[in-house]
Amino acid sequence: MQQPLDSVWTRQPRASKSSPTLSRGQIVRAALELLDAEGLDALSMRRLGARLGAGATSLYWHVAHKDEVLELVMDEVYGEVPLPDPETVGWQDAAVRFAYGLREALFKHPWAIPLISTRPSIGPNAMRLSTRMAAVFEQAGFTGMSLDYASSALLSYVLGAIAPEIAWRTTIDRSGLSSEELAAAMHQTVRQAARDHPELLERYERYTGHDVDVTRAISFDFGLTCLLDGMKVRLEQDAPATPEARRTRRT
Amino acid sequence: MQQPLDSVWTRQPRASKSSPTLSRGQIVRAALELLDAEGLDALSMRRLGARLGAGATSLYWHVAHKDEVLELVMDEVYGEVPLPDPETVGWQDAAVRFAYGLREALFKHPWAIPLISTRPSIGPNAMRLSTRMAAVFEQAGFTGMSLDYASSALLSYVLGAIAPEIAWRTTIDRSGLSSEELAAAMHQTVRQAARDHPELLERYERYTGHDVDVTRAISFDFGLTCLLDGMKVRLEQDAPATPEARRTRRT
DNA sequence: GCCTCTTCTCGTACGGTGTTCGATTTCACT
DNA sequence: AGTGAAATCGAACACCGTACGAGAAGAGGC
Repeated sequence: MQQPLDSVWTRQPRASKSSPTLSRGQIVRAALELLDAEGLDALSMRRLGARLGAGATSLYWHVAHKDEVLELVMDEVYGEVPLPDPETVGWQDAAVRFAYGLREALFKHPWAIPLISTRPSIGPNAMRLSTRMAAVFEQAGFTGMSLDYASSALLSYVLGAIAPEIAWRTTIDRSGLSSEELAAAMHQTVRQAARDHPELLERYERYTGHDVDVTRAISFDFGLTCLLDGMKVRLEQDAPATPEARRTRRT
Repeated sequence: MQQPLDSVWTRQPRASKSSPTLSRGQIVRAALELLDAEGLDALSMRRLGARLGAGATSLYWHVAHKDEVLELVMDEVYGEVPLPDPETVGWQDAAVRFAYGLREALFKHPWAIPLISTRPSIGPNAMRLSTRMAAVFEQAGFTGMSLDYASSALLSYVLGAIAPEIAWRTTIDRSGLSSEELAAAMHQTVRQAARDHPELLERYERYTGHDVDVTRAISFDFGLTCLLDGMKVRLEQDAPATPEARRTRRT
């Protein structure tokens, strides 16, 4: 038999006889603040310790590596996503709300995106989110493996859609320019970079004048609708004959 | 007017009177090898220089920051994605091939995923890829902004779907265990982590026995089909009446 | 051949990083 | 008050990205 991998989630959070000055909760809260305020690169153990009025190495009593801090903080982000109840709003509405909720949470914590592709999300909040999504798609009429397929398809789309948005947003922040200033500067940069692709430039110019954030939201919604519509197609294919069968399949 | 942002792509690649020992091309090639062999953390300017038989700081003549190296290497990955021609295979087939091509390229270079969400992809290969995808969806019958929406929806799904796969794969590699060993170990870990979510555990157990890679591929295909089916729905909604109108719209 | 100017390489150094380890403090409980 | 565990901390190690200025290498004119 194999011993379980040790992970933040399988190990107990260090006794907590009392909470003298440090604790897991305080650490993740401080880390979250630091990350939100100054981004991923700003999070160092020394700075994190300083923010808690503690030495850098004191953290290592409560946490094994820096990675564990990140894992804990990541799960905190998942915890911020509101979980709609498919029973009351219907599965499609629930899926849409869920997608937008995740999008919003990740916008609030842009540093989280690169972390997702680095370590698997198996914290309690991620799991809660996962089971709730399965419930949504069960309500829709999916069964067996398709439950997972549908869940992860939705999750995949949302994550993938947000990644480039975050990329732009962080380069904006790093450049120190305002959104409009950068739009102007970018106009020239893209013009130059795309000199071999005139039709791409043409498409790009179509964007100018529109509010970037609005355009992105529309784009997000477009893909989301497509994905859900495709799922509906799938459901109808699998159970085309009796529409009330789907309603009673639940349980 | 705004001056263009300076970026690797707008700046010329340093004279190249002759190529004494270093050049951009050699640097990106060496970086790619290093990244593929040992991962993102292994790429340091010192090690990269050493691999080229050069000092670490010599690189800074050809490249402004480490970030530029990463940007160049990222575009190299985009360059590996085969670009299907929608004229010959049809838009759906082209989209599917494209998706699988990107998936494969990213599997070969797992370190690339976290980079995507950090810096926008505006290298020449990324642009070539982007215009080709627009062509695919133009062939499908999309017009105007929907061209971009559809393109980025597909791209988003692929990226988002791959991210968690990479996450698992890299933790497997880091752990040093084989895929089966880790499956066994993970079984226990998940069992413990999911103790509050028995139905999730039940779903997880359904996986055991199946080949993980196959399951992932099926899952990937599921979402991809849903997305494309949803796009078809969209196309039919926008031009429901005359099916030959769609065929002639192209040009 | 020699000089000069540009192109390119490199050693050194600075301030920062994650983490180890042993000494030290703090604290609850007898 | 004393003791043992829990928690904190300082110093140190190896490594990182990069600024800077000294130097090597090569081309072109004389």
